Amino acid sequence: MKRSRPLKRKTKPVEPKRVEPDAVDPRSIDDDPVVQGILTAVSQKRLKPGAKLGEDKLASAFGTTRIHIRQALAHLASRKVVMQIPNRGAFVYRPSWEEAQDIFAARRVIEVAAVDAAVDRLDKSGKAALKAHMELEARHDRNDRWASLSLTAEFHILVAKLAGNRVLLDLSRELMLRTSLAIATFEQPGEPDCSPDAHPDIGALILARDKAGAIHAMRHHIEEMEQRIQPKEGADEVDELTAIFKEIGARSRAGA
Amino acid sequence: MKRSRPLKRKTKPVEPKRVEPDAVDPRSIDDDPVVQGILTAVSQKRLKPGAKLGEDKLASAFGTTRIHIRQALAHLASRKVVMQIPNRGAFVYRPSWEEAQDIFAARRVIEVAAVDAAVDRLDKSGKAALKAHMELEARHDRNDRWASLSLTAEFHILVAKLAGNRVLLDLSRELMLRTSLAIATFEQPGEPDCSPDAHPDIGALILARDKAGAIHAMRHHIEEMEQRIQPKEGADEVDELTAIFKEIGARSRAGA
DNA sequence: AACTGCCATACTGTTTACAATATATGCAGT
DNA sequence: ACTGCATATATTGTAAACAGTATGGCAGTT
Repeated sequence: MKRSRPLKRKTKPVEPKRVEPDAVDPRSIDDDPVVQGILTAVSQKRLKPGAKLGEDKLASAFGTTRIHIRQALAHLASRKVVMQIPNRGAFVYRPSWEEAQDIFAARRVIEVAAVDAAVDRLDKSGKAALKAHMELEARHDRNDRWASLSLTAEFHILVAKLAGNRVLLDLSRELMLRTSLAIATFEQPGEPDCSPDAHPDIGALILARDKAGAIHAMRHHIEEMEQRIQPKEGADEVDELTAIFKEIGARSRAGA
Repeated sequence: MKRSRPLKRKTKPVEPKRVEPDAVDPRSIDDDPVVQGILTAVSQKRLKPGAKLGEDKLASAFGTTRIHIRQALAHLASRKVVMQIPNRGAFVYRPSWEEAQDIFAARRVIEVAAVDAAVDRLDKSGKAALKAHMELEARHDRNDRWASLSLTAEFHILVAKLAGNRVLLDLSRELMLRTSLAIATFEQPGEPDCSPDAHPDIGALILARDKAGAIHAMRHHIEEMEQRIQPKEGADEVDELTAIFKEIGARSRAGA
């Protein structure tokens, strides 16, 4: 319903001001120390799903302002790493069981594609990097649980890097984080995210450029992770309650 | 800093407050009208890459406050739909040529997986929805360019929905947006995002549960989009300048 | 006439204070 | 002793004012 505008008013696509937004240091909020801190804390399971992230606490912990914290939390909420509830605050995201399964399925898709591309693009430096990492993982101190978690995560990151696609890499990172949250929510306590034996096999298959084998191994690896989690009925007590109430058919506002 | 409370000694909460963040209306910022408005404006190419998104302008346009606008822009920046440059403001994201290719590759991966799952999960209601949409697309008014863009986008969304994976659906949405930006940045002017003839074929193959054929058709469809864009040398003039300066090795802060 | 440097303006980013909401505590009542 | 209500506290959300930075125009100079 555009009104008649006989003048030369431009009601067509916006191109007022040919600005030049490029060539300026586009330092993203991803590099923010608060964001990175929370991200690594989550991936290392120092922060568990459902944990409250109070603004004042974080501000004093990081020695910064509340606004800064709010920006960081908003960013993490956009990435579904934290959940923001109006007037309640921010909490570490706790995926539902269905979402957890969807996350695993999506990660399978992404990482299989990453292996596919990685095998195709594998070159000298890629092989070197992969070998170096496998060496690290073989020698690492298994008692340092947090370093272990970082290392095993790094393997998947490295594979995504070898795929040579920055967008795919970012998606991998995102889904790994959310996978970590899914596992933390539904795991049997204490187990690592990755079964420790799978990475050498996958790495070897990639190095041998056995694409079908590497893809199969990666898919199996992720499926194995997925099978290690269970619905955990008591996880979200409140959801259970609402489920019960739904069964009964009771509503708080009876008149509505 | 808790004051001395010598009364009850339940001041030993090693577990930092077992809060219950669930069961509260988690209305995301995705539903925000500002976010949705900018999103649809971008997907319909009313907003072109590089367009400035001034905070005051948007605030008065949407009849809201600057704070609200800032939150929306921050969210869109997290999703790489807008680019925020310090002290300069927010602009519609303009991907580089390399990033555009990566986006297409990632979208291929996601949408092929969506087709795969959609064929597996196809049921009565899915078939009905697909047929209904194909009917719509067949009858739609090709003169209404904006409606056309929305409809063709809706086809891909529908396929992702049929896959039955919410995470995959969100990724599809995100990559479609960014694909739209990539096309808008590097297109020959005036062409639609999707070649109009491909959707009926893909839809028919899905309805026939011809998985291999549907996957092939979808992959081909996206590759065809990809081939329609070109590097556009003069796109980022400023980057060329910085490249020159990098060659020379000059830095603005010589003393540093 | 073109270029450089300066100044006015507009916009973004940050700080501050305040208001609204949820949570926790204490008290009264049954 | 437990339940329900009222108050108090803590935390989040919002508004307005302020400061810092980039942009555009103007004058002065070569």
